[in-house]
Amino acid sequence: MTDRRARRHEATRQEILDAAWALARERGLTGWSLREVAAAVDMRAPSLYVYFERKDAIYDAMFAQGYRELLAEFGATSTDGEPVEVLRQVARGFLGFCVADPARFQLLFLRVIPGFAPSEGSYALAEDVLARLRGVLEQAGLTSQRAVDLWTATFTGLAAQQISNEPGGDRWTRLADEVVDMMVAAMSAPDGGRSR
Amino acid sequence: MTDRRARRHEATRQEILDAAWALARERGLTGWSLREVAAAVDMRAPSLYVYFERKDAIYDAMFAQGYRELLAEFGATSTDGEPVEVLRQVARGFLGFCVADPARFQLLFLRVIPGFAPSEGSYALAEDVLARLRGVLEQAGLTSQRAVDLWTATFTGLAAQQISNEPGGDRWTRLADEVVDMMVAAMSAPDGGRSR
DNA sequence: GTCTATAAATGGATAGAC
DNA sequence: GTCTATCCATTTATAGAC
Repeated sequence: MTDRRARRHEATRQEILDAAWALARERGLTGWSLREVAAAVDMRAPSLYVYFERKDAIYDAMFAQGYRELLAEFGATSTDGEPVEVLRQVARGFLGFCVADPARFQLLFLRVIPGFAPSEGSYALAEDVLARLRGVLEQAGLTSQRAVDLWTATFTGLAAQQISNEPGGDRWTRLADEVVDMMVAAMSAPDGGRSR
Repeated sequence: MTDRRARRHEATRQEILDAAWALARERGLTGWSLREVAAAVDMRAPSLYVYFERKDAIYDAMFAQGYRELLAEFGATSTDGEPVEVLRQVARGFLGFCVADPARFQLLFLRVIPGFAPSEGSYALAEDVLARLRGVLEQAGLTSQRAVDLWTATFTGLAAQQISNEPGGDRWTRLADEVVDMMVAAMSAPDGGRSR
């Protein structure tokens, strides 16, 4: 009984989140109101407070969901085969994930919402993703902190340019393989690329 | 007379812009209202409409000013000396420009304000900067479109990571020289790096 | 859990006197 | 050019009935 109710509660929560995502995709990450979300799920705004304490709590749940999706995207990528080829797969997968949903990209990787910061629990998911990335990079000999930092900067940068300047295109995302090779060549030396 | 008045008008316009910048830096690019800007210059909100037709017109003027400042930053960078050293200077200068004002960075390089797009005239300034960058890169043998695209993506990416994850630090910006060398090594071949 | 009603604040923008 | 007054819409959030 209570269990059944809890499941129903969770389902409604997810419906609300889905509606918020849809609006964020249509009008921009910050371009929607609680009234609109409520209307989209056939409710009035005050009812949302049964499921989320504040508007920021919706952003926080979206943040967490986004990183769970990214972790899933990671899981769907084969980690067998030549390490460099795995890296190429990871890079392509990541860029596809980013351009598929610009609003999600902004929420996860840019600090765009005035006053919003993810909760500790949600932020932990972001760190899980980073840990996972670190593992893959290590397999290909990219072990230094610098290599990891450069990786995240480069691929979020490619995604940002693609989204900002040519949404729907591939002028930046198609550089993925090339960039992977370049980074491996430069940073996988025994000294992590320091010698150059 | 009319000339004097026009100069005064322009000066007030700039005061308003300065106030808007200050608020954007304090509370985020979108975290301020016309009332607040007006108060900062000792006016009431309606008076602002003498100087700007809409709030978006203020954003547009800020966008244009930002790119003019970036062009000036370019001008302050020596273009003498070894081409690769020039590139390093340009890269460091660009990253310094970005992290010095995160709100400006968001306005110029990310699409963050729902509904706002720069006017034709303002956008032309952005293209001036890009043309200037293209020139510098060419001097160092980076002539392909791919090299230019990778450059912009990489350095806006480094800036974004620095600003989002470690504001005030240099964990990402200090990678500048290393990244320049890597890009030159990879993309300055006669075929623009295609051979790898 | 959902609603109506409403608080309480804030927003961009306009009218019209001075 | 600047103001007061105000419109009108919108926002997040709460109180309390059902």
